[in-house]
Amino acid sequence: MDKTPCDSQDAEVRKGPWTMEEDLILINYIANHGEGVWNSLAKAAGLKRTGKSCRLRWLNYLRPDVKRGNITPEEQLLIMELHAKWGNRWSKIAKHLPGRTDNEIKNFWRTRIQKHIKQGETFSAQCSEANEQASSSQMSYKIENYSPSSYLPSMQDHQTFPMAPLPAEVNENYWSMEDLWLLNGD
DNA sequence: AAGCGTTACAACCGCTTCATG
DNA sequence: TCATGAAGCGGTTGTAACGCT
Repeated sequence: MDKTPCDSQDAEVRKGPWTMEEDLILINYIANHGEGVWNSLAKAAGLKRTGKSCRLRWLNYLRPDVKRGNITPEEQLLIMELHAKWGNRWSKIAKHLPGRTDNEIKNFWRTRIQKHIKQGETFSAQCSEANEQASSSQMSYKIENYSPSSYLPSMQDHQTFPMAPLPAEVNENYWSMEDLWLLNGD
């Protein structure tokens, strides 16, 4: 699977962080044509990405119904309950948490819950802690509280996203979803 | 203020499953 | 029934942001 640069002109595949332009292209294309076969979608949209990469970016980040940040104590409790029931079946667990992706839940589990378990805390202690927090709902996270869906209420309202030139202040590798939707310029 | 360690998240990789011819 | 390609899934890694010394 190694890509040599001079294999052919279309052998070039981009990897790594997505740029704002790529995001816009993908959003725009899906808004107009819908999701389809990801490999052909990537080509048709003119993205130098694999279909796999496009799918992942869309499902985990760009989809308007993706809820980001602020996993609530209620959600945390549910994740722990479902994980106790099903184990690392992240996609199955994610189906019971609307707006959450399997990747997000997996990361949450590994970075926050598993860490505490390794430190010797019991599962029941976690549950009771979560229960407490769920009842008070005062838990605060440092995760930035923004959501694509908050800027794009529904795809139906944004059938096309005309490309706009990037403003100078938008860094090539750092932008918020707000920047993206603002650039759609409606 | 600088350096270093930790945390959280985005993205990639490889394997498995499913659909189709 | 088998082969092939696409999608789905879980594990892992890279890195930016943050906090502490």
